Amino acid sequence: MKVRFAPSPTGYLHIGGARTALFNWMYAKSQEGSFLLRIEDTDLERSKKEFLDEILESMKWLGLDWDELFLQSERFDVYRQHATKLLDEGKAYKDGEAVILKIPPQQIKLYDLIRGEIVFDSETIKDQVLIKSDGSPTYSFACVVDDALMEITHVVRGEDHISNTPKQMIIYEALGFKIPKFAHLPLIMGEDGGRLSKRTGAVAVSDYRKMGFVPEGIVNYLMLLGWSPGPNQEIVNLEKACQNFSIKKINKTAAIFSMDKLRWVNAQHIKAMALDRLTDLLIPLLKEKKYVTDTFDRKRLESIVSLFKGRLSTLEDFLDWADFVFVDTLSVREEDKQKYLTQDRKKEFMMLAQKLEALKEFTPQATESSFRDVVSELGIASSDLVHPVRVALTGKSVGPGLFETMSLLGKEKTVERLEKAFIL
RNA sequence: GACCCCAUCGUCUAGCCUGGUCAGGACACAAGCUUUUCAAGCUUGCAGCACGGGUUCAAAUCCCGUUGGGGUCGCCA
Repeated sequence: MKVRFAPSPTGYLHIGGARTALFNWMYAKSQEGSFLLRIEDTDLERSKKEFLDEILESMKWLGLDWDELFLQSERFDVYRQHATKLLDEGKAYKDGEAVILKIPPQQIKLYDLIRGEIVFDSETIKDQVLIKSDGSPTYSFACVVDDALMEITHVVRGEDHISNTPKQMIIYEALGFKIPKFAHLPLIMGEDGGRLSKRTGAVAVSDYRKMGFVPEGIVNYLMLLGWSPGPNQEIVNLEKACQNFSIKKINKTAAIFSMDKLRWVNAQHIKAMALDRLTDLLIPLLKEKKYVTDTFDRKRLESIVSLFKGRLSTLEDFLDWADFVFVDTLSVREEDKQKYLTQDRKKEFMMLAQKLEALKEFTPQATESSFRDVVSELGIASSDLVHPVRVALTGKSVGPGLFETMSLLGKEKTVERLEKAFIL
């Protein structure tokens, strides 16, 4: 059993394309078959190296490795040979330099693995161009020749190809090739119910990567569109999904892409991720932001990551929430400044700073106990001090527990930020 | 327009093939708990078989139609 994913490098790897690739890949794994990647770059004008690189890169990033890789641009002679054969047999004719296949009137029956029998009448199908005037093959022709020669047993592709299928089946027959099994996947639509487009959200896998989604999150979310790992099961890894995979279980209805749910699925995977791996994923982003240099304290970084791990939907969130640990000057939102730092708390802050300064161990327990002392000595409610202190330390009115935050920041920075809070 | 595909909560889905379980779960939303805040987590709630005909003792499930949505009609892929 052998399947393939055949993207065209005229654009980045589309999120819908990624789902098609994923289903093919899972199918191959579940059947112990092979998965090949075929680059359909027959359109010399629009195919770009940069897109090819991005597609390969995104596939690898998602964890969808392939057993074989082909480029159609390197196989033009193969297509021409087969076109010549059809010409010799009188099944095709020439129009200028172009080779065109005659479509005899007939009824074509397609048995789709997902949809069952679909019947077409070839009266509505025009004669098909096989080789264009410039000598390059058309999509359908190259696709059929390759699928046959590469011994693809199952063609699993998007529903938008249904009406191509009868045309291609005629080509298979003309060439005397065995027709593979077909399965047409439901499409993924944008939040507005229309085509997934840049207008309704990101479309390229690399865009989602930039937004801070992790591969296991994207893959898990994508497989939920048109398929289910099992009753009451949603968060699964690829391996588990492959065990349960069956083409029969793919449904026929187009699915609407939900950013909300993607974020939730992504968050589940971040939560479940080993601290070590999460840290590894975060490091490049931190370096890019200049939050860390090449020589950073890994142990310390891991403890920062661990404090935020349970609250992240994306990697990007970490950069937003934890920035105060990495920068020297805090940017406090005007709104928070107004709300928490307008009333002069200098006396309270200095008192707290002094108490903290005296601490031998700067653990969350120790800072909390100092804090409680200050609050009870002053006879104020702890929340009267908690919020202003958090803003002073982190520049934000929300965040993880205050005492964990202090401990993470360290004595020096904590005291310094408290002392400086009302100087301006 | 022609041809083709599709139809379960707002969204993703289980159930459909092999009619008979209060139509189950998840996201989102709402409320509560927890709490130094916000998240997270936990609990509860809201909400659906598009419509109309059949077939049947019995239909989300099988059949037909209507409506609605989507796809394709390139010497693009």
